Amino acid sequence: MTDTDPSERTFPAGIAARLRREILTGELPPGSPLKERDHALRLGVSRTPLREAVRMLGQEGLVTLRPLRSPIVADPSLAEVLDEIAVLRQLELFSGGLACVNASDAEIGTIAQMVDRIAEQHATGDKLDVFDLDMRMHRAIADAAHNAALSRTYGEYLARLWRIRFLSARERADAPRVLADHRDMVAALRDRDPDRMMAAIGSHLDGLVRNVTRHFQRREEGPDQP
Amino acid sequence: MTDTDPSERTFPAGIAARLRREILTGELPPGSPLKERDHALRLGVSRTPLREAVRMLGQEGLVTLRPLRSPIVADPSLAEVLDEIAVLRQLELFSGGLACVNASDAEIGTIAQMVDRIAEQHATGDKLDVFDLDMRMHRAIADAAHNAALSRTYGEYLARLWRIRFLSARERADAPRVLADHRDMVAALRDRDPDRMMAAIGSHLDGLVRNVTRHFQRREEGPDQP
DNA sequence: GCCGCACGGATGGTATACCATTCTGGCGGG
DNA sequence: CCCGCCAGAATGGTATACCATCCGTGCGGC
Repeated sequence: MTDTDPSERTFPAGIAARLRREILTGELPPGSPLKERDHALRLGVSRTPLREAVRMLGQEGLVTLRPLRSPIVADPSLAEVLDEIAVLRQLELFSGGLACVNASDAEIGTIAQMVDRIAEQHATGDKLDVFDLDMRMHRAIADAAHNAALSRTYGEYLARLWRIRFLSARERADAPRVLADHRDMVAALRDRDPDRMMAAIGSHLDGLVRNVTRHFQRREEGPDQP
Repeated sequence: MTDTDPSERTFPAGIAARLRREILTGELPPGSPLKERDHALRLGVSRTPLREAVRMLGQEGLVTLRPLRSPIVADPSLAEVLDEIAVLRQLELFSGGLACVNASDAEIGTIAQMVDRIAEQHATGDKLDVFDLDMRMHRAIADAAHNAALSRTYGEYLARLWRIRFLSARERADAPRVLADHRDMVAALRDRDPDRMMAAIGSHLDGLVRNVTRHFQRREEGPDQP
């Protein structure tokens, strides 16, 4: 179903996935222009599907579209990111509360397994793998709320914040708290306890805000490097 | 250029606006296919910009995109609409609370004027005008929260729910409550009272849920009409 | 008489050619 | 020496031709 294989799959969305990855990993740094002809040639497709892919990324907020100008990789300010996190918080609190009511036992079991795997791999595994698994876990919680619109919008925000979350994750020395939050979430789901769920989510996002703020501060101090 | 174009200018978004209007007014009823060649010819543009416009409407949820098939005008179920309203409620509660803190006095004044005009025109004016003004007023409240991401996402949900809100608005004999909700919102903004604000918003959306549910029930009973 | 299959039209997807606007570099006047 | 302007290149926007896939229809076999 989900082609996490970004290599060569369906064109319009596949191209978008490939560009997305290049943006999120920093191969395409913020501010760099996405010239249609160049990238179309590079990726071996025509301008038409590439154009559509760029529009998708624009919708996701990863690139900034400008009329009659080259689209550029977005470079959001701290204030913009904090605004997005504030919305993400509302969506996640809502979905967490709903999930405590609507999630099936099987879904909770799946989420619990994900949490375990995250805890296991946190010491050993590849950072990026753990990060991806973490994101899928959060998405699974949103899905367990059984509200398609909510799940979709929440997913959009997660995607939009992917890069900054990844960058700021380097800073964190707070792995114990993160893992404790995860355990709390699973326990709250099992107990069908929305209050505890929301508390854990709140703690989780407070940590994210701290990390992101610190990340921007450090970037401010050490100004320039590509 | 050649074609009649009184209202909209820029092509890609302009075409989308035109199609959107045709969908929302019912000229393009739910389920009808949006064949690229036909509508491109009809609107006097090429397939390329029309295609992009259709993608925009797909993103908005007004049309359903199917791979290798004609896109069709979306026809959401009651459950889907209620899910979307649930998300809209969270976004609106959040923006209402924020607006009580962040709104400038000037913004509150503008919103108050809009509320007054809605109340005036409710008896006399054109239904569609009042409806449009109502939507702009709610959007103004969201803007007064001073969170760009929230404003954008809230706007998307308002747009997505435009048609069903309009259709179900016919049912309502609850104009007094709606207007009272509006007055409550303005009072809450002036008093910087988030609790009262959220209560008014809750009442407002409860009414919407009732109207929408009733609308679907009646549609169920009297099955067919184009 | 019914089911299956092949063929042709319809339709979305892609590639490419063309147009309009904008950016850039250099030249000339102040 | 600097500012402004003008031509040409670069680049996004649009139109169109071509291709792949799907769908309906009718013919033929069972």
